[in-house]
Amino acid sequence: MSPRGQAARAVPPPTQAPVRRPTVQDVAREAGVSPSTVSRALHTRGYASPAVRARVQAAAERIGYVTDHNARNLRSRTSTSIGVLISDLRNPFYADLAAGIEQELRAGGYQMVLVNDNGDPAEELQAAETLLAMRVPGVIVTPVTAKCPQMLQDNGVHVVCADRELGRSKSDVVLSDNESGARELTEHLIALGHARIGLLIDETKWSTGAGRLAGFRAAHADNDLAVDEDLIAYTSFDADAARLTTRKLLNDHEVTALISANNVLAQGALAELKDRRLKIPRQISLAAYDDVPWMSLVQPALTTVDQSTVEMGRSCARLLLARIRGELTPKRRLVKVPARLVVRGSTGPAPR
Amino acid sequence: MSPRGQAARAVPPPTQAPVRRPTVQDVAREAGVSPSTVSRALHTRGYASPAVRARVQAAAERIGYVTDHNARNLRSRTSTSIGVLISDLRNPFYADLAAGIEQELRAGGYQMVLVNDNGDPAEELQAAETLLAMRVPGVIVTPVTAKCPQMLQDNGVHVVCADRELGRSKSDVVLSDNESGARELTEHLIALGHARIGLLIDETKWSTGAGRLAGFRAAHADNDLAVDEDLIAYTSFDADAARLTTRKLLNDHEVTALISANNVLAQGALAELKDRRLKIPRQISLAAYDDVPWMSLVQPALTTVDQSTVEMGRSCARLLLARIRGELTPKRRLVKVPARLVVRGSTGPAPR
DNA sequence: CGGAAATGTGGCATCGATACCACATTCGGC
DNA sequence: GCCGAATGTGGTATCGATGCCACATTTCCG
Repeated sequence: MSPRGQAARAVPPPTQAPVRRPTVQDVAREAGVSPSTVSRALHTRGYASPAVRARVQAAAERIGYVTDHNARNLRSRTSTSIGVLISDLRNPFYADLAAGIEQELRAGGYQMVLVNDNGDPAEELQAAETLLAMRVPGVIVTPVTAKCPQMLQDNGVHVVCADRELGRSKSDVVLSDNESGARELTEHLIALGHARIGLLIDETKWSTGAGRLAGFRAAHADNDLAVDEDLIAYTSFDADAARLTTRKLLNDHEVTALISANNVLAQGALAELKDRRLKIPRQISLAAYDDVPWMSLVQPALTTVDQSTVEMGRSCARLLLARIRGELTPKRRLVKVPARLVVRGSTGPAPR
Repeated sequence: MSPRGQAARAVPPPTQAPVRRPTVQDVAREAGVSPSTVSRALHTRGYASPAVRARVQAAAERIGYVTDHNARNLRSRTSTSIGVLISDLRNPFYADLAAGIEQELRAGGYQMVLVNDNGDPAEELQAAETLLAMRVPGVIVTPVTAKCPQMLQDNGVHVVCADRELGRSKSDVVLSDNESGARELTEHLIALGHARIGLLIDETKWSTGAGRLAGFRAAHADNDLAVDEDLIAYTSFDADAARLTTRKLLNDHEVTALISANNVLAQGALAELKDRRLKIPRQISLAAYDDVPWMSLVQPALTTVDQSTVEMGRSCARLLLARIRGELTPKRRLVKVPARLVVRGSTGPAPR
């Protein structure tokens, strides 16, 4: 407010009034007890008589006391902030995941520090370092590199990997049941008479793509159909690329149905089919893994596998909190969230 | 759970190895200087010779030192965490907003603590209290209640309101240029010969809805068209409700075009039009404020007003950081982010 | 009814980094 | 060659809450 100190300080004046916030001391004085007692009365369970507790709480309320998390964290060497590292918040998959995580964390009294790493290993690692600096007790990450979860764990931070697994990490992990989901989806098409099914996929090194591919193969095997390897079209994680890849696939091969391995690729595939004025599902069926809202808004609505993304997020958070609270045995946990086939208008009988 | 007593600690053993992290002291020893010097060499500008600075940084690197933000924050009475309070991460509008905010914050060396308040005043207020406890220097909020920004400011926290303004708050605010955007959109329809345009809108008390409604009216006025008040259909912020409201509107009145005030309402409107098998835009034109991805995927693609949501997020963050750094005059800032009309296939000439 | 156990509260040191001041050195100018 | 300024570094107190121990008081039981 007024220039503090007697000599005119050259520092740009604080825009905001400093606002002295009440401390434990102030509450103690107000309630007529010691600071220790205040601390116990407000937070620690037990160790304070109901009378005192009530008095302290009233006093705290009265003077508007709010615990300083920084001080608390420093002293108790923990924090109630949880790091969440995802690739792209603008992708509804990640947004849903984050929403689920946040909901559960908040319910447990934790805060979510959200970082977008844009799928870039360098940004991911730097974010991890920041989280280390914040002394977060745990991190939920959709990993880009195995190095990141590794580094966090080496520093005593609990890690839950979401959606995918890189190599065999030592961290807990929550996955969609990719194999079953993809198999179910593929079988749905096979049952409709499709024998030449294209698969548009971006990666198969992570558990996610690998699982979906495995499910695709398994469905074929179960039905005594050979997989034509040429119909598995590898592309990059990008709608435009997916569109071009789809174009090439359709130019070079006959397919009666097309599966895209995720919501982004589906955009590209759909764009190409529309561009070709192909009647869906009369001339070609289209289906996608990972149900997102637009898929039920387009005409015809897309048949998809709903991987319960929000629930997946909740699972991640529940698992992490249980770990932090020490409620789990040291053994690594793997949670598979069931995937559900949602049949809509975009899939139909194979053209004769 | 178990009777807490001193005998036989019932507390589950810590799952994680404690992991002693190096402190400033350790770095000091390693580099052969004092802790004070380490602190200055690593963070404060000036006050350390290049030689020492290099030596200290090398030492820090070598032993894997990471500053403890809690300690730093406590001592320096600040924090590099910024609170972000939004209504619904699953709505692409908020997700984009958050993505823009996060990007800019991270670039400035800040972290984003994201809280979903679900549009609930109680949750919002509680979240604000948590942020107070974290001693965040600033908060970006899409306010539900004026009380929340108020309370934060009273406690010396800088606040930027995003997307809307409640009453005349004292906080900085970043808005879409709702009036211009809505006017442009409406004029586009009028130019196509539409004279009976329906407006589907959820609220007009906040600046957002009020602005869009004002733009709608202004466009009519500019073209010497009277607004038929019956064509302004008030609904609630919910796709299903919007659908029912649309149904009622179409049952009761003739309209040749329909504008929905945001992306959620657009879903309901579109669903109803499809249900009625109305040819868009031949029989009725449809347009929406707030362009989100699905709007260009549906057939026909929707004419919209793109409010540059990501950029809006970035603006919020830039404004807040400038405020925190004391670079701004005390005067309250209002930033209007331009809105851009995007004409697609869903709007066409008015039927005969 | 006495002593041991249980119970509740206060005192004090501490978490780790940094603000601030004191001081040692170097440097420049006359 | 001397003195005052400039520069860089070390020492120490401190931010605010809490863990731990000591101790006063009450309760319990033989």
